[in-house]
Amino acid sequence: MLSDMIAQMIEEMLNEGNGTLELQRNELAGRIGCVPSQISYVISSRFTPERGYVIESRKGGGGYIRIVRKQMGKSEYLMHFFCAIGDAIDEGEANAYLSNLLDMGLISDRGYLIARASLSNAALAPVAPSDRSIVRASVFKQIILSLMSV
Amino acid sequence: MLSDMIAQMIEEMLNEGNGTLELQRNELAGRIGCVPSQISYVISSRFTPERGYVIESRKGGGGYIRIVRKQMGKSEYLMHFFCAIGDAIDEGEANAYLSNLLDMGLISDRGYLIARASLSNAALAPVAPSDRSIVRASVFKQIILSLMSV
DNA sequence: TTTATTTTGACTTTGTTTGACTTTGACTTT
DNA sequence: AAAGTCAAAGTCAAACAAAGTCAAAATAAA
Repeated sequence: MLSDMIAQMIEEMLNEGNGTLELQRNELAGRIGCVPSQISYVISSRFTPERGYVIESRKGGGGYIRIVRKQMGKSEYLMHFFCAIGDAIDEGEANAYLSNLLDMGLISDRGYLIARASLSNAALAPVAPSDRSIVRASVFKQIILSLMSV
Repeated sequence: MLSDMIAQMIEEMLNEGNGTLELQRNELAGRIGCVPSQISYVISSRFTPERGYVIESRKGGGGYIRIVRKQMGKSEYLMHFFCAIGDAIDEGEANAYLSNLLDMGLISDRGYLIARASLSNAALAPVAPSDRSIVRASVFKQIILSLMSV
């Protein structure tokens, strides 16, 4: 469905922009190939304040629509972890980081277990031991990114 | 009897979809050659929560009816997935499995995102492409095991 | 024959798409 | 500065597209 695709597009752009996005209604509509008011519809039906979005806009020449996903503060922490991981990390250190994430409530109990399983030596058994830390870091970073978009 | 045939049809479609199914009422009615409300009747008389089905729907353009069967015990189901994974699985198939897990409530929204991130090609970028499916299968199995202990 | 289940279709409600028309703001001209 | 121009975004209602409801009629079961 058109609306859902547009919503997904916006969501992706939001992710790229770390939770903020400034778009031009007509321009986006043109790219998608729909009428401009369709964009308005999607925003008003899905990116509502109740769902944690703030929208702000301006008419006239050079106008825009800005969408901001609220619920932040967390992302700073996550960014910190993301950087701290570096490009290699062993299982013990990864578990320590995960405990921190759990303590801070940035990940649920179940999420913790899933992540821990994903990062375990057991999960990465098919990878040559010398490469595991590198793969683990990559997986971990991807997990952190996934936590940001919730 | 019509209702029974429709029910059987739905059952088969459910099997094909690993216990989940999304259908369009009018479309299915058209294929069968009955009035749309017949579909509603079958669903409400046979695919009830008491019998272990969860239904969810949406009206309007692009509407749908989703039916999820959740009879098998969780661990049974998880075991099924565990076996289905085999020793190699590509990203697309893994995502399909994850969607099923999500639909069946065996994994939370957040857990889904974490798992999806862990299994992505992006996460496994450091692994040689030819080995990724193997590593992915290993990670995925570990995740499933982690789901059992909750 | 009574009672329960199934079948049908008219009508309702919800969600989406489109387009005409309105409002606003930046920039240009007088 | 005031007025005019033009490029946005906003609004709103009509046309569509699905699914939901409900009760009457038909059929099956007891």
